[in-house]
Amino acid sequence: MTVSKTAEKSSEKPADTAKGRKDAAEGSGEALQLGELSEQLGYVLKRAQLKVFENFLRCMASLQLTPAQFSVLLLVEKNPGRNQTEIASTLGILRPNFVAMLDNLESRDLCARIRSTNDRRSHILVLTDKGKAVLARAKKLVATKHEARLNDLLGPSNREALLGMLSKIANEF
Amino acid sequence: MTVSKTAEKSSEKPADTAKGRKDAAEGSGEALQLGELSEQLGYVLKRAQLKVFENFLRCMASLQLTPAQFSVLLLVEKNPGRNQTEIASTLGILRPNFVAMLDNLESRDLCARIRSTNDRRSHILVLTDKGKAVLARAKKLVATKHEARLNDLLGPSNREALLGMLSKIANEF
DNA sequence: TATTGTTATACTCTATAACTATA
DNA sequence: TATAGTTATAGAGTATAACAATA
Repeated sequence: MTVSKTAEKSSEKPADTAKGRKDAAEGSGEALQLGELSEQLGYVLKRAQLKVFENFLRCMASLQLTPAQFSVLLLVEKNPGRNQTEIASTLGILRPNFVAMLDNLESRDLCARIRSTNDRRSHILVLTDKGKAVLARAKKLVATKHEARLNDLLGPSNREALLGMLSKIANEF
Repeated sequence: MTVSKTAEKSSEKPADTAKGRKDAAEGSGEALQLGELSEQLGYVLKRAQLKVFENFLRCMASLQLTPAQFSVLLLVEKNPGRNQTEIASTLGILRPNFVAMLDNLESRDLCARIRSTNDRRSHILVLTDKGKAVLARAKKLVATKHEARLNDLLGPSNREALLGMLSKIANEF
Protein backbone atom coordinates (compact mmCIF):
# COMPACT_ATOMS: atom_id res chain seq x y z
CA MET A 1 0.00 0.00 0.00
CA THR A 2 1.02 3.52 -0.49
CA VAL A 3 2.49 5.02 2.59
CA SER A 4 1.52 8.50 1.63
CA LYS A 5 -0.18 10.29 -1.11
CA THR A 6 0.88 13.61 -2.44
CA ALA A 7 -1.38 15.47 -0.14
CA GLU A 8 -2.61 18.58 -1.84
CA LYS A 9 -3.21 21.53 0.34
CA SER A 10 -6.66 22.55 -0.51
CA SER A 11 -8.05 23.00 2.93
CA GLU A 12 -9.93 26.09 3.84
CA LYS A 13 -8.06 29.03 5.15
CA PRO A 14 -9.62 31.33 7.69
CA ALA A 15 -10.52 34.85 6.81
CA ASP A 16 -8.75 37.70 8.49
CA THR A 17 -10.23 39.86 11.16
CA ALA A 18 -11.80 43.05 9.98
CA LYS A 19 -12.00 45.54 12.76
CA GLY A 20 -14.31 48.46 12.98
CA ARG A 21 -17.21 46.99 11.04
CA LYS A 22 -20.84 46.74 11.90
CA ASP A 23 -23.37 44.09 11.05
CA ALA A 24 -22.71 42.77 7.59
CA ALA A 25 -25.44 43.29 5.08
CA GLU A 26 -26.54 40.29 3.10
CA GLY A 27 -24.51 39.64 0.00
CA SER A 28 -21.86 42.18 0.82
CA GLY A 29 -18.39 41.06 -0.14
CA GLU A 30 -16.95 42.21 3.14
CA ALA A 31 -14.85 39.99 5.36
CA LEU A 32 -16.61 38.51 8.32
CA GLN A 33 -15.98 39.63 11.86
CA LEU A 34 -14.53 36.94 14.08
CA GLY A 35 -15.73 38.75 17.17
CA GLU A 36 -15.33 36.82 20.41
CA LEU A 37 -13.94 33.88 18.50
CA SER A 38 -10.52 35.48 18.35
CA GLU A 39 -10.49 35.55 22.16
CA GLN A 40 -11.37 31.88 22.55
CA LEU A 41 -8.15 30.15 23.47
CA GLY A 42 -9.34 26.79 22.17
CA TYR A 43 -10.16 28.20 18.76
CA VAL A 44 -6.85 29.99 18.33
CA LEU A 45 -4.98 27.01 19.74
CA LYS A 46 -6.52 24.70 17.17
CA ARG A 47 -5.81 27.04 14.28
CA ALA A 48 -2.21 27.46 15.39
CA GLN A 49 -1.77 23.72 15.78
CA LEU A 50 -3.01 23.10 12.25
CA LYS A 51 -0.60 25.68 10.87
CA VAL A 52 2.33 24.22 12.74
CA PHE A 53 1.58 20.64 11.64
CA GLU A 54 1.11 21.84 8.08
CA ASN A 55 4.52 23.49 8.11
CA PHE A 56 6.06 20.43 9.75
CA LEU A 57 4.80 18.23 6.94
CA ARG A 58 6.21 20.58 4.31
CA CYS A 59 9.60 20.68 6.04
CA MET A 60 9.64 16.87 6.28
CA ALA A 61 8.35 16.20 2.78
CA SER A 62 11.71 14.80 1.66
CA LEU A 63 11.71 12.27 4.52
CA GLN A 64 7.99 11.50 4.42
CA LEU A 65 7.58 11.69 8.16
CA THR A 66 4.41 12.84 9.90
CA PRO A 67 4.53 14.54 13.29
CA ALA A 68 3.27 11.34 14.91
CA GLN A 69 5.90 9.19 13.19
CA PHE A 70 8.62 11.64 14.15
CA SER A 71 7.49 11.50 17.77
CA VAL A 72 7.65 7.70 17.75
CA LEU A 73 11.19 7.67 16.35
CA LEU A 74 12.32 10.27 18.87
CA LEU A 75 10.82 8.37 21.78
CA VAL A 76 12.20 4.99 20.70
CA GLU A 77 15.66 6.48 20.25
CA LYS A 78 15.53 8.02 23.69
CA ASN A 79 14.08 4.89 25.31
CA PRO A 80 15.52 1.81 23.63
CA GLY A 81 14.34 -1.50 24.96
CA ARG A 82 10.77 -0.46 25.70
CA ASN A 83 7.78 -2.32 24.36
CA GLN A 84 4.90 -1.19 22.19
CA THR A 85 2.54 -0.55 25.07
CA GLU A 86 5.00 1.74 26.82
CA ILE A 87 5.89 3.78 23.75
CA ALA A 88 2.30 4.07 22.57
CA SER A 89 0.81 5.05 25.91
CA THR A 90 3.48 7.69 26.50
CA LEU A 91 2.47 9.30 23.22
CA GLY A 92 -1.23 8.99 23.89
CA ILE A 93 -1.66 6.42 21.13
CA LEU A 94 -3.95 3.48 21.80
CA ARG A 95 -2.28 0.10 21.37
CA PRO A 96 -4.55 -1.13 18.60
CA ASN A 97 -3.86 2.02 16.59
CA PHE A 98 -0.14 1.71 17.16
CA VAL A 99 0.07 -1.56 15.25
CA ALA A 100 -0.46 -0.15 11.76
CA MET A 101 1.82 2.75 12.58
CA LEU A 102 4.63 0.39 13.52
CA ASP A 103 3.93 -1.80 10.50
CA ASN A 104 4.57 1.28 8.40
CA LEU A 105 7.80 2.29 10.13
CA GLU A 106 9.05 -1.29 10.14
CA SER A 107 8.25 -1.79 6.45
CA ARG A 108 10.39 1.25 5.73
CA ASP A 109 13.17 -0.27 7.83
CA LEU A 110 13.15 2.64 10.27
CA CYS A 111 12.47 0.63 13.38
CA ALA A 112 12.20 -3.01 14.39
CA ARG A 113 10.14 -5.16 16.74
CA ILE A 114 12.16 -7.67 18.72
CA ARG A 115 10.48 -10.40 20.73
CA SER A 116 11.60 -9.97 24.32
CA THR A 117 13.43 -12.85 25.97
CA ASN A 118 12.15 -11.86 29.39
CA ASP A 119 8.50 -11.71 28.46
CA ARG A 120 7.73 -13.39 25.18
CA ARG A 121 4.48 -11.46 24.87
CA SER A 122 6.33 -8.17 24.44
CA HIS A 123 7.86 -6.60 21.40
CA ILE A 124 10.90 -4.51 22.24
CA LEU A 125 11.26 -1.51 19.95
CA VAL A 126 14.55 -0.26 18.55
CA LEU A 127 15.63 2.01 15.73
CA THR A 128 17.43 0.40 12.83
CA ASP A 129 20.63 1.96 11.57
CA LYS A 130 18.61 3.50 8.77
CA GLY A 131 16.09 4.70 11.32
CA LYS A 132 18.82 6.41 13.30
CA ALA A 133 20.17 8.06 10.15
CA VAL A 134 16.75 9.22 9.01
CA LEU A 135 15.92 10.54 12.47
CA ALA A 136 19.19 12.49 12.53
CA ARG A 137 18.30 14.09 9.22
CA ALA A 138 14.78 14.74 10.44
CA LYS A 139 16.05 16.48 13.55
CA LYS A 140 18.24 18.71 11.45
CA LEU A 141 15.38 19.59 9.12
CA VAL A 142 13.08 20.35 12.02
CA ALA A 143 15.66 22.51 13.75
CA THR A 144 16.80 24.47 10.72
CA LYS A 145 13.56 24.81 8.82
CA HIS A 146 10.65 24.30 11.18
CA GLU A 147 11.57 25.43 14.67
CA ALA A 148 13.86 28.11 13.27
CA ARG A 149 10.92 29.68 11.50
CA LEU A 150 8.96 29.72 14.72
CA ASN A 151 11.92 31.42 16.31
CA ASP A 152 11.97 34.05 13.59
CA LEU A 153 8.29 34.71 14.03
CA LEU A 154 8.17 34.90 17.82
CA GLY A 155 11.70 35.47 18.97
CA PRO A 156 13.62 32.96 21.08
CA SER A 157 12.42 34.12 24.48
CA ASN A 158 8.80 34.29 23.39
CA ARG A 159 9.08 30.86 21.84
CA GLU A 160 10.39 29.52 25.13
CA ALA A 161 7.60 31.23 27.05
CA LEU A 162 5.03 29.79 24.67
CA LEU A 163 6.45 26.32 25.10
CA GLY A 164 6.33 26.69 28.86
CA MET A 165 2.69 27.77 28.92
CA LEU A 166 1.61 25.04 26.54
CA SER A 167 3.45 22.46 28.63
CA LYS A 168 1.69 23.74 31.69
CA ILE A 169 -1.68 23.36 29.99
CA ALA A 170 -0.79 19.91 28.65
CA ASN A 171 0.39 18.68 32.05
CA GLU A 172 -1.73 20.50 34.60
CA PHE A 173 -4.98 21.53 32.96
CA MET B 1 20.33 -4.98 12.51
CA THR B 2 22.05 -6.14 15.64
CA VAL B 3 20.77 -5.31 19.03
CA SER B 4 22.88 -5.94 22.05
CA LYS B 5 20.43 -6.62 24.71
CA THR B 6 21.18 -8.74 27.68
CA ALA B 7 18.72 -7.25 30.03
CA GLU B 8 17.80 -9.37 32.99
CA LYS B 9 14.52 -9.30 34.77
CA SER B 10 15.91 -7.59 37.83
CA SER B 11 17.60 -4.70 36.21
CA GLU B 12 19.98 -2.19 37.60
CA LYS B 13 18.64 1.07 38.76
CA PRO B 14 20.09 3.89 36.71
CA ALA B 15 19.24 7.38 37.77
CA ASP B 16 17.64 9.48 35.11
CA THR B 17 20.71 11.55 34.58
CA ALA B 18 20.14 12.43 31.00
CA LYS B 19 23.77 11.79 30.32
CA GLY B 20 24.88 8.61 32.02
CA ARG B 21 22.39 6.17 30.52
CA LYS B 22 22.25 4.72 27.11
CA ASP B 23 20.04 1.67 27.21
CA ALA B 24 16.90 1.74 29.24
CA ALA B 25 16.52 -1.48 31.12
CA GLU B 26 13.92 -3.69 29.59
CA GLY B 27 10.83 -4.22 31.64
CA SER B 28 11.72 -1.64 34.22
CA GLY B 29 8.72 0.13 35.53
CA GLU B 30 10.36 3.51 35.12
CA ALA B 31 8.66 6.35 33.34
CA LEU B 32 9.94 7.03 29.87
CA GLN B 33 12.04 10.03 29.07
CA LEU B 34 10.38 12.41 26.66
CA GLY B 35 13.73 13.89 25.71
CA GLU B 36 13.64 16.31 22.80
CA LEU B 37 9.93 15.69 22.40
CA SER B 38 9.15 18.13 25.20
CA GLU B 39 10.94 20.84 23.22
CA GLN B 40 9.00 20.23 20.01
CA LEU B 41 6.47 23.01 19.79
CA GLY B 42 4.15 20.98 17.56
CA TYR B 43 4.01 18.11 20.00
CA VAL B 44 3.27 20.27 23.04
CA LEU B 45 0.83 22.36 21.03
CA LYS B 46 -1.14 19.27 20.08
CA ARG B 47 -1.22 17.90 23.63
CA ALA B 48 -2.35 21.26 24.97
CA GLN B 49 -5.05 21.56 22.33
CA LEU B 50 -6.45 18.14 23.20
CA LYS B 51 -6.57 19.06 26.88
CA VAL B 52 -8.32 22.35 26.18
CA PHE B 53 -10.94 20.77 23.92
CA GLU B 54 -11.50 18.01 26.45
CA ASN B 55 -12.16 20.57 29.17
CA PHE B 56 -14.38 22.59 26.84
CA LEU B 57 -16.55 19.53 26.20
CA ARG B 58 -16.87 18.85 29.92
CA CYS B 59 -17.84 22.46 30.61
CA MET B 60 -20.44 22.36 27.83
CA ALA B 61 -21.84 18.94 28.62
CA SER B 62 -25.16 20.40 29.78
CA LEU B 63 -25.61 22.22 26.46
CA GLN B 64 -24.18 19.49 24.26
CA LEU B 65 -22.09 21.86 22.20
CA THR B 66 -18.76 20.95 20.62
CA PRO B 67 -16.05 23.56 20.07
CA ALA B 68 -16.87 23.58 16.36
CA GLN B 69 -20.59 24.04 16.97
CA PHE B 70 -19.90 26.82 19.45
CA SER B 71 -17.72 28.59 16.89
CA VAL B 72 -20.49 28.39 14.28
CA LEU B 73 -23.07 29.88 16.63
CA LEU B 74 -20.68 32.67 17.65
CA LEU B 75 -19.87 33.52 14.05
CA VAL B 76 -23.50 33.46 12.87
CA GLU B 77 -24.53 35.70 15.76
CA LYS B 78 -21.78 38.16 14.94
CA ASN B 79 -22.44 38.03 11.18
CA PRO B 80 -26.17 37.67 10.57
CA GLY B 81 -27.26 37.50 6.95
CA ARG B 82 -24.24 35.57 5.67
CA ASN B 83 -24.55 32.38 3.72
CA GLN B 84 -23.19 28.90 4.37
CA THR B 85 -20.13 29.31 2.17
CA GLU B 86 -19.05 32.45 3.99
CA ILE B 87 -19.52 31.06 7.47
CA ALA B 88 -17.91 27.73 6.67
CA SER B 89 -14.86 29.12 4.88
CA THR B 90 -14.20 31.62 7.65
CA LEU B 91 -14.03 28.72 10.09
CA GLY B 92 -11.92 26.56 7.82
CA ILE B 93 -14.78 24.11 7.31
CA LEU B 94 -15.29 22.71 3.82
CA ARG B 95 -18.74 23.33 2.43
CA PRO B 96 -19.67 19.67 2.03
CA ASN B 97 -18.78 19.00 5.64
CA PHE B 98 -20.74 22.00 6.81
CA VAL B 99 -24.04 20.54 5.61
CA ALA B 100 -24.39 17.84 8.25
CA MET B 101 -23.20 20.24 10.90
CA LEU B 102 -25.94 22.71 10.02
CA ASP B 103 -28.51 19.91 9.76
CA ASN B 104 -27.67 19.12 13.37
CA LEU B 105 -27.91 22.71 14.62
CA GLU B 106 -31.09 23.31 12.65
CA SER B 107 -32.72 20.10 13.90
CA ARG B 108 -32.07 21.34 17.43
CA ASP B 109 -33.67 24.65 16.50
CA LEU B 110 -30.50 26.59 17.26
CA CYS B 111 -30.10 28.16 13.84
CA ALA B 112 -32.05 28.39 10.61
CA ARG B 113 -31.35 28.42 6.89
CA ILE B 114 -33.29 31.06 4.98
CA ARG B 115 -33.38 31.06 1.21
CA SER B 116 -31.99 34.40 0.06
CA THR B 117 -34.25 36.63 -2.00
CA ASN B 118 -31.27 38.19 -3.76
CA ASP B 119 -29.69 34.94 -4.86
CA ARG B 120 -31.96 31.98 -4.59
CA ARG B 121 -29.01 29.63 -4.54
CA SER B 122 -27.85 30.91 -1.15
CA HIS B 123 -28.96 29.98 2.31
CA ILE B 124 -28.74 32.89 4.73
CA LEU B 125 -27.91 31.77 8.26
CA VAL B 126 -29.45 33.19 11.39
CA LEU B 127 -29.76 32.14 15.00
CA THR B 128 -33.20 31.24 16.27
CA ASP B 129 -34.39 32.69 19.54
CA LYS B 130 -33.51 29.42 21.18
CA GLY B 131 -30.13 29.54 19.49
CA LYS B 132 -29.48 32.99 20.92
CA ALA B 133 -30.51 31.86 24.37
CA VAL B 134 -28.37 28.73 24.23
CA LEU B 135 -25.42 30.69 22.94
CA ALA B 136 -25.77 33.18 25.77
CA ARG B 137 -25.72 30.34 28.27
CA ALA B 138 -22.79 28.76 26.47
CA LYS B 139 -20.78 31.99 26.60
CA LYS B 140 -21.39 32.22 30.31
CA LEU B 141 -20.30 28.62 30.87
CA VAL B 142 -17.17 29.10 28.78
CA ALA B 143 -16.25 32.30 30.57
CA THR B 144 -16.91 31.14 34.11
CA LYS B 145 -15.79 27.52 33.88
CA HIS B 146 -13.48 27.10 30.90
CA GLU B 147 -11.56 30.30 30.28
CA ALA B 148 -11.57 31.12 33.97
CA ARG B 149 -9.70 27.92 34.68
CA LEU B 150 -7.10 28.83 32.07
CA ASN B 151 -6.79 32.16 33.79
CA ASP B 152 -6.23 30.48 37.14
CA LEU B 153 -3.56 28.25 35.66
CA LEU B 154 -1.62 30.85 33.71
CA GLY B 155 -2.59 34.20 35.14
CA PRO B 156 -4.43 36.86 33.12
CA SER B 157 -1.39 38.49 31.57
CA ASN B 158 0.18 35.19 30.60
CA ARG B 159 -3.09 34.04 29.12
CA GLU B 160 -3.22 37.18 27.01
CA ALA B 161 0.38 36.70 25.90
CA LEU B 162 -0.33 33.10 24.99
CA LEU B 163 -3.35 34.14 22.94
CA GLY B 164 -1.27 36.73 21.14
CA MET B 165 1.46 34.29 20.18
CA LEU B 166 -0.98 31.66 19.04
CA SER B 167 -2.82 34.23 16.95
CA LYS B 168 0.45 35.26 15.40
CA ILE B 169 1.20 31.66 14.49
CA ALA B 170 -2.31 31.08 13.18
CA ASN B 171 -2.24 34.21 11.03
CA GLU B 172 1.36 34.66 9.96
CA PHE B 173 3.08 31.31 10.08
C1' DT C 1 -6.72 -14.60 35.85
C1' DA C 2 -4.07 -10.75 33.67
C1' DT C 3 -1.32 -8.71 30.01
C1' DT C 4 0.84 -7.98 25.03
C1' DG C 5 0.12 -7.57 20.52
C1' DT C 6 -3.32 -7.99 17.30
C1' DT C 7 -7.76 -8.00 14.49
C1' DA C 8 -12.10 -6.21 13.59
C1' DT C 9 -15.00 -2.55 13.79
C1' DA C 10 -17.13 1.92 14.28
C1' DC C 11 -17.39 6.73 14.61
C1' DT C 12 -15.58 11.34 13.81
C1' DC C 13 -12.91 14.66 10.78
C1' DT C 14 -11.33 15.90 6.71
C1' DA C 15 -10.99 15.92 1.64
C1' DT C 16 -12.58 15.53 -3.46
C1' DA C 17 -15.75 14.78 -7.33
C1' DA C 18 -20.02 15.43 -9.10
C1' DC C 19 -24.88 16.49 -9.08
C1' DT C 20 -29.07 20.31 -8.83
C1' DA C 21 -30.75 24.60 -9.06
C1' DT C 22 -29.95 28.74 -9.77
C1' DA C 23 -27.22 32.83 -11.76
C1' DT D 1 -20.22 29.21 -17.94
C1' DA D 2 -19.94 29.75 -12.90
C1' DT D 3 -21.57 29.42 -8.11
C1' DA D 4 -24.32 27.63 -3.65
C1' DG D 5 -25.80 23.84 -1.49
C1' DT D 6 -25.80 19.07 -1.54
C1' DT D 7 -24.65 14.00 -2.05
C1' DA D 8 -21.57 10.33 -2.13
C1' DT D 9 -17.37 8.64 -0.94
C1' DA D 10 -12.74 7.92 0.67
C1' DG D 11 -9.08 8.55 3.87
C1' DA D 12 -7.08 9.68 8.20
C1' DG D 13 -7.51 9.63 13.35
C1' DT D 14 -9.48 7.68 17.33
C1' DA D 15 -12.26 4.51 20.21
C1' DT D 16 -13.77 -0.28 22.17
C1' DA D 17 -14.35 -5.44 22.25
C1' DA D 18 -12.33 -9.69 21.73
C1' DC D 19 -8.94 -13.26 20.52
C1' DA D 20 -4.23 -15.94 20.72
C1' DA D 21 -0.01 -16.38 23.02
C1' DT D 22 2.14 -15.85 27.17
C1' DA D 23 2.63 -14.73 32.01
